Amino acid sequence: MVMNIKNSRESVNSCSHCNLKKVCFPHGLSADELSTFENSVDKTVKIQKKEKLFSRGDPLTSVYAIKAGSIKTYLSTSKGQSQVLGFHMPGDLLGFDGFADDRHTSNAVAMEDTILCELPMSNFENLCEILPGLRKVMMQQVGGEINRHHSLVLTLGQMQTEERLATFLLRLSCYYQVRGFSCTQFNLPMPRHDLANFLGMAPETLSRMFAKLEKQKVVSIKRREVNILDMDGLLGLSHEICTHAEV
Amino acid sequence: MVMNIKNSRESVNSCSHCNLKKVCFPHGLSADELSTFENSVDKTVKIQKKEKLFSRGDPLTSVYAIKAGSIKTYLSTSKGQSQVLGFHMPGDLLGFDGFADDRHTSNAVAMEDTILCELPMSNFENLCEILPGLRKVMMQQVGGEINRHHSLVLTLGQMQTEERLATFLLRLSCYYQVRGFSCTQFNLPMPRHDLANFLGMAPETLSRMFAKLEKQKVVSIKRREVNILDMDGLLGLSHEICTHAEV
DNA sequence: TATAACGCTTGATATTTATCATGAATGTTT
DNA sequence: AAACATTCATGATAAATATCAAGCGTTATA
Repeated sequence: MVMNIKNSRESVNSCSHCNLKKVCFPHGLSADELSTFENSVDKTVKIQKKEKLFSRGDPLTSVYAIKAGSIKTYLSTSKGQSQVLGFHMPGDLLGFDGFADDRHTSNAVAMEDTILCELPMSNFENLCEILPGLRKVMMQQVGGEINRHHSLVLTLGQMQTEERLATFLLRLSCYYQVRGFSCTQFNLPMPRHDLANFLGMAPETLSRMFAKLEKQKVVSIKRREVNILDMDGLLGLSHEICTHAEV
Repeated sequence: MVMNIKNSRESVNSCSHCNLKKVCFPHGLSADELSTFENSVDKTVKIQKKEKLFSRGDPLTSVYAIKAGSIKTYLSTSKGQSQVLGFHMPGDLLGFDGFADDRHTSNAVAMEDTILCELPMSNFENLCEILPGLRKVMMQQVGGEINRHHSLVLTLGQMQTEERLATFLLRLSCYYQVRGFSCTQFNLPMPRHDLANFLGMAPETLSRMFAKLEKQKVVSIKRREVNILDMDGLLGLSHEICTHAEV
């Protein structure tokens, strides 16, 4: 729950002029629907680096869309371990983890200063009743999240560490490409520690796998700067989902 | 897509008299809503053991609720590997994997002869418009699926093999308890091979972990018959989500 | 500028888990 | 009942990865 003094809320520029409309809520809403919709997304939330957007147990008050910055979601165990569930960037939606019983089950923290558009749940239910397009968009977004989880489970359950990293880099590359950025040169938005946790390996192992990819001249890495030198080589290291096959 | 000659469809007994109404769609619908709803779930689908309900790439035609039997969902990779995504039992809903772009992204196969209630997507959209309770139930169900995925990611990403198995047994125990069965004695609905794959380990390792749990006198296993001898001991081996903590 | 703290890398070693190989128990077909 | 295929368990070994330890840049702080 956002209660921090550092937060600020202010009125938002319209969705129809947002440069993220192709990947965010507006995608799939008609012009009429969109004007109804954007009147309900009347606030933005700003949070600073390391500040939490919500924590496990907080009541679900809103669904958020990231406008700028990045958010890490994670789970904590009673042993003090944690598992990063995802790194979320502009255009991504947050809050579905609270749908089951109106409380968040995961934690969300800003990886850098971040701006989010807030859709309060009180408006949400009403909007779903009157906007068929929003129901459709919600199903697509939720389905997308489920598919990403499936993919992550496959990665963690079946792949070795090198392949996990290759797969991650390819996904990130795609992610940037869809948003109009270079798919071969980009910055990792997270430190090694978080990425290793997300990929289910020790930070030292991640380091070694980066070194291995560099030695193969598939990518070059300098701190957080990634440069994909051989896309086909990288694809060859990853064996993501089969388009045709049976079990 | 269900096209097999072995399938049969027939009219379904009403949801209001179904013994699964507490865990399935009806949970959350008012009496009025339920009568509208059950007119749209007008068919059951029967599939035999090892028969597929849908495959990756199939158009999303329906959402299914399992009435009897059990279904395994899984992903396949281009290397011929597969990853089991879940074992689904009576009261569970199937088909959310197709929400993102109206095509299934995973595969679903019957682990035994199975009966499902079918809700065609053509009815679904309309029902969502007129039944607020259904929208709420859908959100809860989808949220539940997302939370289960989070939990699975934590299991695969952070836990060692013994803890993965302990956690799985506890979840299964809960599952049966909610449905009115014994939480200490039950049968595993899946072979070792599938369970090992689901838990991201080799079948031999799973076997050894069962043996380890038996030696600790925490559970006894005979083929597929599980008997939890020491629930607290089992809980002690699993460190699922923390109710209080920070990262 | 010095110093500390952090993020990252690399080497040596220990641990965990996979793989390979075998055999027992159970279930199925003839 | 015999022959066969499945399923599962267990031992021996190999491979992958975690852990421990040290060191090196970079960034932050005094």
